[in-house]
Amino acid sequence: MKETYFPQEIEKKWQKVWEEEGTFKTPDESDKPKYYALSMLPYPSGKLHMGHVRNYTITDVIARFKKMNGFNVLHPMGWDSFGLPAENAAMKHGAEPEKWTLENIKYMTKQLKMLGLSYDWDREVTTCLPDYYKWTQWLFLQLYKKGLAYKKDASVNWCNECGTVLANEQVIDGKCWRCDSVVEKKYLSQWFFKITEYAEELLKDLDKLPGWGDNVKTMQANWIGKSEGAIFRFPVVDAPSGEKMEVPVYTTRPDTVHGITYLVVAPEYKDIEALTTPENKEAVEAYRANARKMTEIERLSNDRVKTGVPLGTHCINPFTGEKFPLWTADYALAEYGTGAVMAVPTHDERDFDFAKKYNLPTKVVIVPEDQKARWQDGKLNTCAEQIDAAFTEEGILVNSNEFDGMKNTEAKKAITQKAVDEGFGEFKTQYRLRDWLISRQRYWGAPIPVVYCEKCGIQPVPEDQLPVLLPKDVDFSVVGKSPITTSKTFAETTCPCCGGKATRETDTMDTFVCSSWYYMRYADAKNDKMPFSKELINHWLPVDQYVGGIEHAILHLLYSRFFTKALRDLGLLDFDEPFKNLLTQGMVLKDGAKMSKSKGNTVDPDEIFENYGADTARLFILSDSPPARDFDWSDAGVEGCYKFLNRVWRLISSNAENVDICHPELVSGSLKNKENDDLVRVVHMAIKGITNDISNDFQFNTVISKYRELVNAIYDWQGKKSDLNDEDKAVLSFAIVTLIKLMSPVAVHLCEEAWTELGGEGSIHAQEWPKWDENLAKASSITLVVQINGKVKDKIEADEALNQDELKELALSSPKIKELTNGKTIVKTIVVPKKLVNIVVK
RNA sequence: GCCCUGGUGGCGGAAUCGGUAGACGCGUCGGACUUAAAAUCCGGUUGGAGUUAAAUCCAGUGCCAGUUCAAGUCUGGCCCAGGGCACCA
Repeated sequence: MKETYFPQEIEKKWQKVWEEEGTFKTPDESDKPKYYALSMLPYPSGKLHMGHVRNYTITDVIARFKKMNGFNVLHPMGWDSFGLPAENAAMKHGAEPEKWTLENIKYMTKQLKMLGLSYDWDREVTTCLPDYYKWTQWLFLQLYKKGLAYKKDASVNWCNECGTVLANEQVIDGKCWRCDSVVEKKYLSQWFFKITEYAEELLKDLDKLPGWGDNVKTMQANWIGKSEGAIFRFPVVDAPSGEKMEVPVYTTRPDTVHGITYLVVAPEYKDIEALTTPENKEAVEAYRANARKMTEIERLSNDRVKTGVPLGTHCINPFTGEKFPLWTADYALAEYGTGAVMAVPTHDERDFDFAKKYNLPTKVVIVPEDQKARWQDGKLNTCAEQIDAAFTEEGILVNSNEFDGMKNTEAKKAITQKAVDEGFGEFKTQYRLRDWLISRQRYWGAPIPVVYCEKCGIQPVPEDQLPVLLPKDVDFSVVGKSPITTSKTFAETTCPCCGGKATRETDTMDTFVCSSWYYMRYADAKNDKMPFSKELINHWLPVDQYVGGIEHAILHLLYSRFFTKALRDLGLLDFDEPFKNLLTQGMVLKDGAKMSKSKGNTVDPDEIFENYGADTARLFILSDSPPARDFDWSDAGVEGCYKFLNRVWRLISSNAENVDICHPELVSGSLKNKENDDLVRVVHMAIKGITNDISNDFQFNTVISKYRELVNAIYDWQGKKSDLNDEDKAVLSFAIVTLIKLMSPVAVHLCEEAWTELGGEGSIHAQEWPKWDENLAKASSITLVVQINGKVKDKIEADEALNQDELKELALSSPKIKELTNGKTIVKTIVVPKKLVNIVVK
């Protein structure tokens, strides 16, 4: 074995061997239990960044650990390869999106191989290739048939910079998730997936995911935004047309219904024109026009003063018979609830602000419970003028007819029930989640497989005509419309129904559609009859461990959960949730800031591979922080890991002649006569500690500190031996062989090289994970801690066989303790077996 | 405003059940080897007091209380940082 560690040399060598021998291929059939380890698939942007390196290393170590522990592990990789950057590159450099994308994939594949990742490349999935997007289109058609994909006219988010609409999930603080420019509203006809149909299940099933972090689950729950309340319908008494009209409102506070003093509809409310009197028309129109001009950001701005104008018409409160005016104000949102709000200024802060500004009347209907007696005695003045803020806490109803004196929490139900009984309302559960807008006015995506026929309307493309291929004859330099519309061959087609002239849909699908099912395709990547067979998908899924960034907490993870449930209902699979366990890894930082090109604090993985090797990169990226936390990259840290691997290498190379891998004692796992050798115990402790740390939330940072402890212990042990006898050699063999097995999931190349050089058979990555002996995984003696009044005063080496009385005796006999307790009364003595004695004195 | 996560040395971070706070590493200081440097090896490194040096003592896990023989860990109340949601009725 060479004396010096040359990572670049051995890494190349082993990567070639693994590829040639198919070391990491996963058979579908195996007598071992399955385990599916998955990293979020990358967008082929050009080069790997450190975030990728961290993500894939974590998953790779998990996959290898599980494999050594007897699982048949599925560990695939693919490319989320549709998307706007490819089109932008096409415009900028004149390269075809496809060419640009496939070249990037080629380069990044090379990088992934250099990292020594244990992928089964036979299952590679590339979402922009027809053999994949054919099935994305096929799944669209299934959803369409089931009524889960539909087209509608709607107010949608439009990004001018990207030239396309966006889903709600892709608008962050009123800005485009990709380019950060301000999003506008447009009224367009677009394709949607009916994710709202699954709102309740998506929320409820979060409880079925104990393997997901609370942060992600709460983010999804917030996004779904369930609220329970009531719909009340208020008759309009003076509609200008003379028609009988009513305005329905959604409220979560039916208990405050007797306190309504006015009603607000959104500027975009559908019936607003019919509810406006001729005298108010001009002002209302002006207000609505102004509201249209405002961006989402302006409109939702927190400190904006509320504004509105009256419509001139009135409603009746069916609970009280009171008449109150209708207003329009932009603090009512057209898209939520019914687009109309009942205003109770005394018990809602927004209504309070508005009423104050426009001098609208107020009426108190809830008082704090401790005021109940005063109110009953007629001593409590519930005059609204005395109120200087809305009372939004719980309390007792007043001024509410037969509901007076009732707790407001109970009144919610009782009042709604009355509305139900009398026919002007019902119980209603409302969600914030909107349907998923999947149309994109871009070229580089999977074409939506429908055609439009003047006679037959919307017609799905027949399944046997899939895939609808992207046209090649397009001009990427066009501005203001999708490049796909410049194709002379694409749009023109015939109707599958009547055979007449028809046009194709020119919009493509959101890339998130492609990535909502890719992890299913890995189970059966080469299937050309179906997206996947039911048998294989039910065998491999759900994913046992999913690893990726927190930025997908809502987007990708919510869409994938929806897809799984929808495909289950289509009978394509038999499980409810796609990802059993989710690890959201932290960001990779440099100098305390996220690595970014604009800040100039990026580190190129290629340089690290070249200068230190992949094993150092893998070791370092796992070493300093637990996976879920942010990781601060430091050059000194890399250097430290490289030195450590050198230290490991020297340990092995300098002992190569002493280490016998096939020592029968080692094979049987026991070392006769050597059970009390300290090093043997240290090794057992290391196996136990490392196994537990990986099993328990993948705490790789402590795993690596335990590697270091073990290496330090072997050096120390050697330093104390001048000459090794046969028994010593057996101990050393045991220690070194165990060390490289324990390290093999992380330092994949170094350990493979060492294993082979030491005479091991086959690949170290096919070996069994070491087992520990509980009796040996502890020190041979214990350190008894002696406390007085809970403070440590002495430490005594003791035999672990001592019983409680003997330990107490031992503690009290310590000269130091004797001195400290001298002249004091011992009140109590607590003995913790094998650990500690606490003497309580006065 | 609501929700989630976190707060431990100069830094990253350790610490099954409440039982030795600071594992392991980075940095740094000192030493060995060397003509010298690199590499390597050994030792110190929470703060304060103390000592030639040690021994030793005191304080200490965001803050304030509490439970306990014993609290980084449990309970209650705060403060701060990061993230999510938000005129959602």
